[in-house]
Amino acid sequence: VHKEHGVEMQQRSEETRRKITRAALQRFSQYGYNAASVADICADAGISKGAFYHHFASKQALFLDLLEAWLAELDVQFTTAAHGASTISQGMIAMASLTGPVFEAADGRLPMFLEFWNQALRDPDVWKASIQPYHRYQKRFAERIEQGISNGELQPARSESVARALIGLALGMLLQAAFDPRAANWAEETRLGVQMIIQGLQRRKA
Amino acid sequence: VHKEHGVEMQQRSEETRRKITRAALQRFSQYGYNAASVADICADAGISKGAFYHHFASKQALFLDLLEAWLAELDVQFTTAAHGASTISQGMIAMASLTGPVFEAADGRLPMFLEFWNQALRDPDVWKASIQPYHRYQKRFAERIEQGISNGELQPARSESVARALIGLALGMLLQAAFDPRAANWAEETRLGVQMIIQGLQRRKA
Amino acid sequence: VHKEHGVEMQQRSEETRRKITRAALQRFSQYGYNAASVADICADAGISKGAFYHHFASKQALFLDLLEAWLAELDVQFTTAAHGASTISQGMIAMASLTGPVFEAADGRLPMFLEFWNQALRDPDVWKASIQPYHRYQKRFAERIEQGISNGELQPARSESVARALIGLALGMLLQAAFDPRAANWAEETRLGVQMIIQGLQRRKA
Amino acid sequence: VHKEHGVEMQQRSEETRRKITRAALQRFSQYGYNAASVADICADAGISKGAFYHHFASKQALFLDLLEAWLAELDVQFTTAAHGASTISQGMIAMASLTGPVFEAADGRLPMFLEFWNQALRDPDVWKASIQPYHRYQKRFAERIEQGISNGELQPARSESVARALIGLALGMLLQAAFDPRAANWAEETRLGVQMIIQGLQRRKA
DNA sequence: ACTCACGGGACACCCCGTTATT
DNA sequence: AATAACGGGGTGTCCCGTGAGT
Repeated sequence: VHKEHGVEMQQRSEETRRKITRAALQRFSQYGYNAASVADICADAGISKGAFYHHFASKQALFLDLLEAWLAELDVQFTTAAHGASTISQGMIAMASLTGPVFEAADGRLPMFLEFWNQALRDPDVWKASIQPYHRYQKRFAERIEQGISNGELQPARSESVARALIGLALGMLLQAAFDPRAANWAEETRLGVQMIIQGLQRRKA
Repeated sequence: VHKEHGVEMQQRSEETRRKITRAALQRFSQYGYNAASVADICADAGISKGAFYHHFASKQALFLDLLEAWLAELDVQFTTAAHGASTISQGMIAMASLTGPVFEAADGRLPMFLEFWNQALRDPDVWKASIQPYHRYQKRFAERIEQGISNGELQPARSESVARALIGLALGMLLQAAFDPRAANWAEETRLGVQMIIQGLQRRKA
Repeated sequence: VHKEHGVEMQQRSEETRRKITRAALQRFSQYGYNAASVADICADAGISKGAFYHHFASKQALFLDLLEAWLAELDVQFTTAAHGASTISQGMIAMASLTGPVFEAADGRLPMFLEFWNQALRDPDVWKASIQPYHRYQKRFAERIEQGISNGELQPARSESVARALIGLALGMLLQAAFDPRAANWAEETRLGVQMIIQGLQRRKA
Repeated sequence: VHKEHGVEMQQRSEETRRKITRAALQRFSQYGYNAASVADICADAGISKGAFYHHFASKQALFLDLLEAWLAELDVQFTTAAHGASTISQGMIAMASLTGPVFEAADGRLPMFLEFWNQALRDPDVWKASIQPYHRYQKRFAERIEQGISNGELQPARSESVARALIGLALGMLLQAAFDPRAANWAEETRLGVQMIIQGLQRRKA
């Protein structure tokens, strides 16, 4: 889309884009996708509607952009967290700790996560963009569990079910954290929860 | 609210009300709170807007009505499920099985549940109506865990954290089920997940 | 409209009617004709909409009823005020004092008077109901002036113009009183104003 | 408000604005504030609702704009009329003649004036915008009277009361003119009325 | 005489996206 | 790359009046 018009133009353009995404993230999480109006986002970003539609084809396109950025970021975090864990169990717990940064981001990323989920249920495009990464994560978890089972660390179990339970636990903790952030130290509680499940699966050393 | 003005009138009125709530449930689930318009709900219900606003003060009031009905129904199910379990562990698993009916209602109650959650994040009234039952359930679960610990069935643990984990797991499974209903037998998987956690807490018989 | 169903029925009916008119007067003057809804009036009166439409054919009919009652009351006051004045001048001033009760009615009759006027400008029915009494008053005033001129009390002048000026003054004082009630003692000021005009017309005793 | 974005755009914008105000003036006068719908005004002006709300924040804002423009226009007329009068008395009468243009604008500005007044009674914003100019005029009139008294042209009198009477007379004549435009030459009659009051106050040359 | 339930039709306001312009 | 002006199409809410029923 961007032709060469000098570096400063590009910088200006990207700066504008960033202003939009920042404002949109804020608005979407605070008011939800539908209630957050393009006009409001533009006002927050300090730009005009024309500028908005110069950078994004539609409101939905912007939302998808945010979603993809979020998923990409998530990917990076997961792959870096997978390394450097001596045992499978500790690896799982380390991954669970990843929810930490999400919980800690006090600027309201939690509602945005829920908004992503909610839109995914209704908007086929959003769903398509989400289902793939979701399956990927599930598969990775299952593979890890499989390893744990085959190396004797864990009891035999249906690895996919365990993966779904672990992911479910993490999601459920996010849900609760979004709903009542100050009721508990949700990052810590999530770690504990994962530990419980792993513990239930660990071989009991006679 | 109703004075005596004929049984037929009352019946008609209540049926209209039911038609509205049914249509609203459908619309809210499918399109979300904001995108579901009052006009559409009325059209679905086959009534006029005048009738709608005769029964409900606002769209939000209708939504709250739906939420409260859902919570009340949930309450009944939980209390009936608590009875008739020989051990604490089995009691917990029985409660987990309660998610079954929720999952099975394939007509799209799952998205509605998410919609409830999503609104609770932004609408103070919805939040207030939700936080109380939530805390009640959490407390009940914690008490059960406590009993299990004191009668030696379970290992010592912070009962509240365990309750949060169990609830989190259930919620997370609901989330996944809403997102990808046919990927697994979610009711069964939820039961398994709860079992894992309980297992991790059970005393190992040396 | 009312058949004989016993005296107590009639009493009840009239009581309801009174409740309606009272509430309507209040609502119309506070919010204006259009903004005062039939539902609100009914709520204020503590009756149902059905009862309302049993007594009045329409909202407009009720308004006309109020207007006519007001005009009738005005008529009574004017005719009683005309008597018992020794000179024409003093008669005029006595009539000016009639605005007193109107000003003093602190319950907000002033805005209602303006509402009458405003509706008269747009609604032909209201206009027709108003123009006749208006012309009658104007004629009476003019006749009085005429008498004053012919008996030498006043200078020669076009009696109709004087009548219009006197009425205009009274109306203008009402307008100001409605706009800024506490800025002055409007009843007294009106009397003074009429006095000024009369004074300007009185023969100067050389 | 407008940054530089072409003269043609500005011209187009301002013309649209004018089209709106013109249509609104017409509609408000003819049907009253409440009964004049934004949709009708837009249709009359030949623009879309989007354009309307681009120029005016709300229907009320438009009304206030109209009011302020009217008051500003009035101000100009009054200040220009004050000059060039040899005596106080003649100055007052000259000012009274100012009602002339108001009366003559037969396109229905009179009802609009009443509409202004009516709204001022209920809408605090309109009231605030009106009370200040009203007080200003009253003060100016009173000062003039004061001058007339101190230079011996007029009899001693409470200048404020006289001012209120003069304003009242003018307002009352407007009211009558709005109600029954063809019953008299209201501009002329107003002049006569003011003359009567002034006459009543003039020193009688023994 | 009075009630409740309801229909049909606005109403003010807002929202997403486009266009003319620079 | 960015602006202001604008179009077309809803949105929730309200409102006047009717009719079945007691």
